[in-house]
Amino acid sequence: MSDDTRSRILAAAGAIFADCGFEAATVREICRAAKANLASVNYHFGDKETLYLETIKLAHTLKTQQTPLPPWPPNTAPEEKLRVFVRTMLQRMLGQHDLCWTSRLMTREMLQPTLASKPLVEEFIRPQFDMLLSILDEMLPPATALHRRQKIAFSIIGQCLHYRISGEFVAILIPEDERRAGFSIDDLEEHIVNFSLAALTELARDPAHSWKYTPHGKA
Amino acid sequence: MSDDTRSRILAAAGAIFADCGFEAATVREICRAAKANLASVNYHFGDKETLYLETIKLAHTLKTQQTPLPPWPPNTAPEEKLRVFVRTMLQRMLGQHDLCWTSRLMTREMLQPTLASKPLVEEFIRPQFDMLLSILDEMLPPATALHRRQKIAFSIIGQCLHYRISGEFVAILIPEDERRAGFSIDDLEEHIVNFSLAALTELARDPAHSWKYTPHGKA
DNA sequence: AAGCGTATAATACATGTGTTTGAATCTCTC
DNA sequence: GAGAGATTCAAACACATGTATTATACGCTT
Repeated sequence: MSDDTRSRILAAAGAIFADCGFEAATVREICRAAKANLASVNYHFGDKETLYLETIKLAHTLKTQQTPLPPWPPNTAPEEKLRVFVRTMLQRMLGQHDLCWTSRLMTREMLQPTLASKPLVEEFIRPQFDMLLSILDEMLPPATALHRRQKIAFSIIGQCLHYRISGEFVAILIPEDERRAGFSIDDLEEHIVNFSLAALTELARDPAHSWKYTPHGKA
Repeated sequence: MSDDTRSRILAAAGAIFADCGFEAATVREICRAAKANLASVNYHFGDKETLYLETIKLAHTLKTQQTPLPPWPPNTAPEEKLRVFVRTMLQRMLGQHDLCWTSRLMTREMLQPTLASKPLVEEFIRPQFDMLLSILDEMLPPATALHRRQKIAFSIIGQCLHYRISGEFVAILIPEDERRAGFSIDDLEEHIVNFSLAALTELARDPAHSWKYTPHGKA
């Protein structure tokens, strides 16, 4: 039963921290939501801050075990891998409403990094990022500079992330009926993969960029 | 001089609200930063919340007048318009360190919408969004469905926004020397425009998508 | 059944918060 | 220059929060 209230507190804290942020969330609210006594957070975790860190660790764990890096069959086409990657990312961020506090929590960490950010990136984000890079490797000319591959990776990640971060703004910009019609997770997956593969195809076809783009309007 | 402290408070509040969020920011800290008395916030604004709303309005105003929708010469190529659009967006979000609290504030509103979000979107975001849509209109097959154009617009916006939102994570992922070498605003502008134009070119060249992508892995 | 360690509960305390107050100071008009 | 209104200031208030303390109930060994 000790473990019971402990994990109840963790779950409640996850959702509330994700909603309100560390400072705005109150121990009292968390305990009320967890149906636990006010003192239990102090008993089980010492103080509010280590409860927060513990919550982030949990988000970590849940995320990785809930959607592990999928092991592809040996000869999977990189296009297919990219599709699965995008799908997984969107699913993690927009699907699973009961567990989506994990991504909201990570989003908060992005915006306002705490001490937990660095290990979070190293243990959870970087493997994903490297995997995306390796997928791109298979589709790009072998001599493509590292920083180019990184920026392409960020372009793909940014497209996915946008619907988590700016979801509320999207909801205001696009009327609901239209949103239901063309902005389901499947729709977004199709679009992002289409868009990104189109870009990669064209970049591979014409690495010199026929429209001769140059930075400062002197084109 | 009344107006002086009033605007000093507004400026300080903007930066601090952007850094800490509404709840975590304290009136005392704001007044200390503004070199104003603690009571002045209440005298000039009534309470903390209307100070916050006033701050958002100011962010609004500053942003629109600082980088107004640029009026293109009549026959500007859409590619060039897109370039300027992306550049403006990046510049607003990453450049101008003294005024970048405005975009951080808006980012916060995205993540945790308040009552101010809706007017913010309608008055400030939607015009930009519509302008981007009209630029895309010039480059896409005329029959392109609205929701496709919207998603393409979000793909471009998402790429730009990513460096504001996840900037800290990018900073951890990419070692500093590499970051300096390939992730300046100019570099990002070039990449995002390249990537997006490549996608648009390929989508226009082959609207049926030669790699025959279909959503559920049955390709 | 007694005693012990553990988990929970209710309460108390110190601190920091937004807000208010009333006097002091400044600014401008007459 | 005097007075009235506007503005600033230091201090205080009421309240909510994180944390600590104490007491009680439970499960387990002996």
